[in-house]
Amino acid sequence: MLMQIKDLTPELSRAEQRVARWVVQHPKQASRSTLASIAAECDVSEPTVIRFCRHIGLDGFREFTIRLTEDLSRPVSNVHNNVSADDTASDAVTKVMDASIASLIDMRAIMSSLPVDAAVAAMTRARQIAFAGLGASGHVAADACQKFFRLGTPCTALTNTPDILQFAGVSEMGDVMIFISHGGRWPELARAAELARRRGAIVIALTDQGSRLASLANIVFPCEGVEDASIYTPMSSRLAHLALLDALQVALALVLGDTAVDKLKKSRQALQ
Amino acid sequence: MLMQIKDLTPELSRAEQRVARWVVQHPKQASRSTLASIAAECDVSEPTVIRFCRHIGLDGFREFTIRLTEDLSRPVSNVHNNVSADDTASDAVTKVMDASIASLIDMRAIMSSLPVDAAVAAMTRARQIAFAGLGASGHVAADACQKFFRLGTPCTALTNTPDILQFAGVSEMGDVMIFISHGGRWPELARAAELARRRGAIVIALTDQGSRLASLANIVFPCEGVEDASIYTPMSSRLAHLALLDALQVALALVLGDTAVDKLKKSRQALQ
DNA sequence: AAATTTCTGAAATTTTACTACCTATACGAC
DNA sequence: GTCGTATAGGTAGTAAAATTTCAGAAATTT
Repeated sequence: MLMQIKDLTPELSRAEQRVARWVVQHPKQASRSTLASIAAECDVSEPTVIRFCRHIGLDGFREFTIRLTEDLSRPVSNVHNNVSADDTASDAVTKVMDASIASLIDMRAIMSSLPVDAAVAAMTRARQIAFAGLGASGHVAADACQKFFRLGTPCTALTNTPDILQFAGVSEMGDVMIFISHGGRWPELARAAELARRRGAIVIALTDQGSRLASLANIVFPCEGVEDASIYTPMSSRLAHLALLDALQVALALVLGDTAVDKLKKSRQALQ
Repeated sequence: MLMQIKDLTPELSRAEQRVARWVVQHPKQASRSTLASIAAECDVSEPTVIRFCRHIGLDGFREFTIRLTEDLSRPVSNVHNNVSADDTASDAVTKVMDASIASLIDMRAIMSSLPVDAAVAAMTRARQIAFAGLGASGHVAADACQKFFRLGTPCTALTNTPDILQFAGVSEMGDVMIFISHGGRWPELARAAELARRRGAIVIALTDQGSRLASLANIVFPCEGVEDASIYTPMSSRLAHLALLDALQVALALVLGDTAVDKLKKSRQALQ
């Protein structure tokens, strides 16, 4: 961001350049100042500061503050910013990576507020665990299943509607069903979740906080889709889901103790 | 900070607890919201939100915004050792997340040196694209397949040895085979790659640089296993593979132009 | 030198954060 | 029961900050 401001400086008007230079020289102070005080520092009018914010592609001063604050507390990503942006393909590639990284960082930040312990506790006692997901989330479910069954607990992956509904219909007390769905909008999933709960199974949902599915689950891991709702979106949230499930598996392995670790070792040896 | 809020929640009054819970559940949104909108979301008055800020030891709403924004974009302590048995569950969970983030950051750093353009060029002209992977990488392959076929090029996912070998055996000039394997050690994959190349297909490999598979491929995306070959399966490298394939898909979509984007939109609409 | 565009700040407006104050409920003493 | 006290929590008002409008100044072109 600071880099970007520096690059754009020559294209700004004189007064705005003063702002740009001051910001680059006092980034920390800039991030905590008010519009008026920055204007005073740079000896320009307040509208000029706003125009500066707009010219560097932001929405207003408010967003400027937020973005600058974010940038200053993110030591890594400043480093690579000087990739020459002439090549669109590689530009896009980095953007996608950035989005993925950002979504994981977001997830990491809220990790401590997630019901990890509750989920692990439920899974520790589980008679069996089923992972349910459709489409891209189906792959996540399959992946998770393959990871978890090595801990010794019976696991299934359910990746189509009939399977999911049937499983929910015959589920019992002691079963854990984990629903994965970034939107939480498939009515079939909600129905299955309801069914499973009525039969006494524990329902865990990796989905959007406000969705119907979330409201039906015993334990919810909210995974807000990050900002851009473009055509590509499910990508980053799927990564976040995977990472979360990785984390849960490790946590579960720790709680289960030696037995589980032993089983992991055995499953590994079987491959060689 | 979120942790701190969570700890302090019981000591707050009823209305303030509502605010606390909402903030913990929507940290990102909270960091970008105005006082009024948070009050509305939590169904409390504005002063209550301010009182909440004061109670958690901050100066006012302004500082709350800054602190939260900082917290959410702090990439974390880079001291992530491997998970050890005496970790608490939540320790382990954060460590796993850190490892995942680190591996993506690593990948992003070397992104510009990767043969993205070559791979995209090959795929642009492809008659069909096959994604081959075994075990966990099989899920990556399936996921990638589902993503790429929406661009309009015929795609298959091959997730077991016989399929992979057979496909390689009948592959033709103009076909692209993408092998995904974090170790690159399966001899069958190497055999398939050799076969495919002999028949004129283009072989792309996402695998370890020094492996036999890598040496047989036309285009290699080296994904050093950052992680130790511990008992946990290559979790983060799989994430890196996925992210890389995401990036490739976006790059390909850009090169293919409007048609591809149209197709993406159509596939999206078909779901609704 | 006139005309046009492009900056820039003063002032007005809106939005946002914060304060002062008031009310309803809970709880205890009498 | 009723009265007093405490306190959570809201209403309404205020100060301050962000944003918009507009008119004059500077620069550029013609």
